[in-house]
Order: sequence, then C-alpha cells, then structure tokens
Amino acid sequence: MTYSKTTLFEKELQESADFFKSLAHPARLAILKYLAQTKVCITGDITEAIPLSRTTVGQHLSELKRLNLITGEIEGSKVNYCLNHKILNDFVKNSITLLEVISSAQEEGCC
Amino acid sequence: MTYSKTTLFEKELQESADFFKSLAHPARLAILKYLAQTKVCITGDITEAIPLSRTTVGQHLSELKRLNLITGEIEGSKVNYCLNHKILNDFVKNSITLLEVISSAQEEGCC
DNA sequence: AATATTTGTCGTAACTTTACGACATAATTT
DNA sequence: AAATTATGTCGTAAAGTTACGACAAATATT
Repeated sequence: MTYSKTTLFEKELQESADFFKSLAHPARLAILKYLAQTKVCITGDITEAIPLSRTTVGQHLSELKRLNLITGEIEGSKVNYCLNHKILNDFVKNSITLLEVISSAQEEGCC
Repeated sequence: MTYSKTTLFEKELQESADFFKSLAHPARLAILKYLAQTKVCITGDITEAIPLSRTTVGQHLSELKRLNLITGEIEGSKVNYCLNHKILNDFVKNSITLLEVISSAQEEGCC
C-alpha cells in the first residue's frame, strides 16, 4: 500500500537526506574514517578493521558506492577502495550549509 | 538470530551515526528547517507544511524528540514545538568535525 | 593442474522504518 | 452539555536495513 513519499519533498532535501542515510551506520562511518586515514587506497582488508562479516562489510561498501562516496578499482584478485573526494566534498559542503541553517537559527522567545 | 552490532563501534561513531539517522529522511529535514525559519515556536501546523498524514508527521517528530533535537511544550490543546539549540549545536559541531576529517583527507596517489 | 585467496552473488531471517486509518482523550468553542 | 479541534495511541501492511552463511568465479600461489 504505502511507502516512499520521499519524492514529495524538495530535491535538495531528498539528496541531503540520502547522504545522511549513507552515514547513518557506525560501520559506514568507520569505513570512511579508515579510508581517510590510510590514504593509500587499501583493499578489502577494510574487512579486518571492521567487526562484521565480510558479506556485511560488502553491503556497507555497496551503500557507500551507491552515492559514489567511494570507488573500488580492481587489481588482480583484490580491490582497492578509496574515497571519492570530489563527490564527498560536494555532499559535505551542502550538508554543512544545511546543518548551519538549522542550528544557527538562534533562540528568540523560544521554549 | 542477527541484529544490531552497532554497539561494537566506538561510542563517538555510534552517536554520530544516530544523529545522521535522525536526519536521514526529507520529512525530518523539512521539519527542522521549518522550525528554524518560524522561530516563533509553531504548533502542530507543522503537519500542514508537510505532505504526509498527521500520524506520520507525529512519528517523525518522535524520532526527532528521541535525540532531543526538538522539544514540545503543551499549551492547552496545542503543542508548541521548537528546536533544542543546545543539543542541536552540539551534534552539528561534532558532525562537522567528523565530516571534515573524512572529506579533507586529500588525494595522494589515490584512485 | 591443484590449492588457496579474494571478492562477488544469492537467499533469507530478524528487525526497523515508513505510512496510515481508526479510535481515544483532552481542551476549546458554541 | 454538545460539538469541534488538537493530539495521542494502537495496530498493521508494506518496504527497507542489517547481518550472515553458502556457493560461485576469478586470480594468485605452490
């Protein structure tokens, strides 16, 4: 019956919400942080850094790939994952703008 | 069998992920923006500003209340909702820090 | 060539989120 | 008091997320 009225909202909000959704699990944040640290594009030993099964980590990687936040380049039987800085910076910039709109609205006779 | 291994991660990541989760739906972003704009704490006519049923909007409000991002003060038969600036600013500050850690890690022989 | 390693894909159980209608309750109007 | 308005609560259908094991495919090693 129901579901996914998300399209009823402004495109800007939809995109931001989608980005936030991709950040809405500690495993994915951990993956992004890990890739940010080990700037050399490390392979699927991301899996070893994350306390979840290989399959599950793969699913989280897919979610990040869905928004192109990361890229995975095949090298032999391994895959080198790394951050997609352009896309990421864009999303981050937009998000910060939105977050500031929300949080900088200061109290005025408010509760 | 499964579920919720989120506690296996650093507390900091868990909290950030939880905050991002609360932002991961356009309706909730719309509500926060609305409350940021109409600084005067407006009542449940938030519902009229959102293209969803009253019940569903109520659920989104609950999700925002779960993290104390908003407060709802009863006034007669109405409820005045407004942003909880202290909490919100805190979360936003932490999130921006995290986002910058991730996105400012610049390309170095990366893909 | 045979074995081991690395990654991909499928299926699926458990749980969560999203979205509403229906009914209940409490305050305000008339 | 009766009707109206504003919210709250419950139930529940549909869809999405999270987590993993099992098997497949492709590359690398011995």
